[in-house]
Amino acid sequence: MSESAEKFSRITPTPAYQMVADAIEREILTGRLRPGDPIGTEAELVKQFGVNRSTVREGIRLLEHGGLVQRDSSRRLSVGLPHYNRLTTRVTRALILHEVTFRELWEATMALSLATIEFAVDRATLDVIEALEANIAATEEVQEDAAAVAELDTEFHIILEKAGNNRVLELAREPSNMLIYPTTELVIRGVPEGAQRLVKAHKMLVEALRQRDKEMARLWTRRHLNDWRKGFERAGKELDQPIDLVTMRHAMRER
Amino acid sequence: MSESAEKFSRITPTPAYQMVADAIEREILTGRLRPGDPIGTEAELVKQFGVNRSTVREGIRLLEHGGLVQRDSSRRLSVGLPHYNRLTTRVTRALILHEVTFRELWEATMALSLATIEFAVDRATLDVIEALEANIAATEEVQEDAAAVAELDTEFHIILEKAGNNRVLELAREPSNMLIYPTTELVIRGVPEGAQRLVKAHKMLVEALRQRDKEMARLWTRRHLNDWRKGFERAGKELDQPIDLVTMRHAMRER
DNA sequence: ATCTAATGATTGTCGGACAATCCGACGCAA
DNA sequence: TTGCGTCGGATTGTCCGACAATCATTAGAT
Repeated sequence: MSESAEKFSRITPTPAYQMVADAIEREILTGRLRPGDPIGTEAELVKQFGVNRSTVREGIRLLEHGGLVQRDSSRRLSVGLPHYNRLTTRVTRALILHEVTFRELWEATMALSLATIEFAVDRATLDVIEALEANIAATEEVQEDAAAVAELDTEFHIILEKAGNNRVLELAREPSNMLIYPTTELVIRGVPEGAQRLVKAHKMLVEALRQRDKEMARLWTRRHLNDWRKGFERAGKELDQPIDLVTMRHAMRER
Repeated sequence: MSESAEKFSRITPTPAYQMVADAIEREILTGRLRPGDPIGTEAELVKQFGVNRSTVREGIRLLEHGGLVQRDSSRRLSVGLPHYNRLTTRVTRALILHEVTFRELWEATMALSLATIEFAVDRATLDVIEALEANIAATEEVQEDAAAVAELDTEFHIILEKAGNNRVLELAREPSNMLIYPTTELVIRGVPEGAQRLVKAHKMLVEALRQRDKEMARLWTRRHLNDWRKGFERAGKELDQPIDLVTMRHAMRER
């Protein structure tokens, strides 16, 4: 790496398909093209850019993959608003490929959940609290069905996040959510009274929201997640093992 | 949404290029293909999948865009380990397109930084502390140069994150980092003694790490970020305005 | 053994082609 | 008038074949 006095900047030949993608992307990011706006047909783009259709197509695929452009019913192109799931899925995959451990996941989830619950305590409206209570009621009715409970648990926490009213935090959490929630079912099964403890924790969290009691909220968040951890270990899994695709299979479906 | 008794599952014709991408992706995610492994040449894939090269290429572009496959020096294909930056960039873009406000960004950064610093207090080794001190020394030397200070500030916080030793949290933070750090320069300029306050905060944070004093660490993290906020407002920006590309221009370069 | 030049393989791009599908207009029947 | 089937044009998904530029590799020169 001897980079002392460089006269010329590195030359990086950019393939045409990349330039096509970049050009369209720039229009979108600068706001000259807004979500919903139609992009031309392939033929039009061919004319505008002066490249072959194959090239245009390769370029478009990139943006399409990123969700920056969509194809509506008739496969015509329009600017899209990339929604989180799409991105999150990929981040989640990256975590798996990097062989992140369950311990890291658990720790991070703990930290992020605590942050979330504080926002929620500050901002939860009555609507939110009612939604949460409805969720709890539903959970109680299906207590025997671990899968159903797990699903409702996910919903509970999603509502909580939305209550916090901070999309940056929400997005930051999503990858870890995608990894931890799918294991909930496994964890509930691991502990006999798992579902009950979960419902109890949810109830106490809602109570904390009502009273706007941060300490209480933090306490029960911790307990709730400690339960997860205990269940996880009791299910015979090792906390320091990398998150594996076998456990996560269902989390990986895009769309 | 009347989805009561549906007899037929939705039909979704999957284009060939998509299937190509999916097939390769599956091999990677299940671990049958590991990072670094070569994928065949385009010609080989054409033979294996029995589709045209154009189709193969469109499929490959998708994976390439996601970082799941790379092209090395000679543009030959191999399995890649998607690194965060790539993904982060896209998440960051999504936040901008969703018109997230600086307030949300600031709040989330506060929460995430507090989480980070707690991990760091628990786990910072001497190496880390020395690296941080070196960084501070360097910062002091360039105090006049706001841009240089901003860059070193970013580095400081990255070291801090790594010290926490939790990649999930690290990844969770990255999008907000990409948005907030580029504004640091602007913020430093906004306050006359901005650089000094920044250095002071960094010093106190390191001191807190040495003493493994969480409260102190949290306190100075809060101060540090409150400074950011003050500077931001003093620079004449509105906290409730959406994060815009003009302010963020430099943050958006991929690679 | 090391460097150089020729050879072959591979990618990026191009042009053209065709079937399947979608959209819209048209005409016909109720 | 309203609803329905049909037709033509437009557009996409896929295929074929081709060629220049570039990289890898091998053979040849020093």
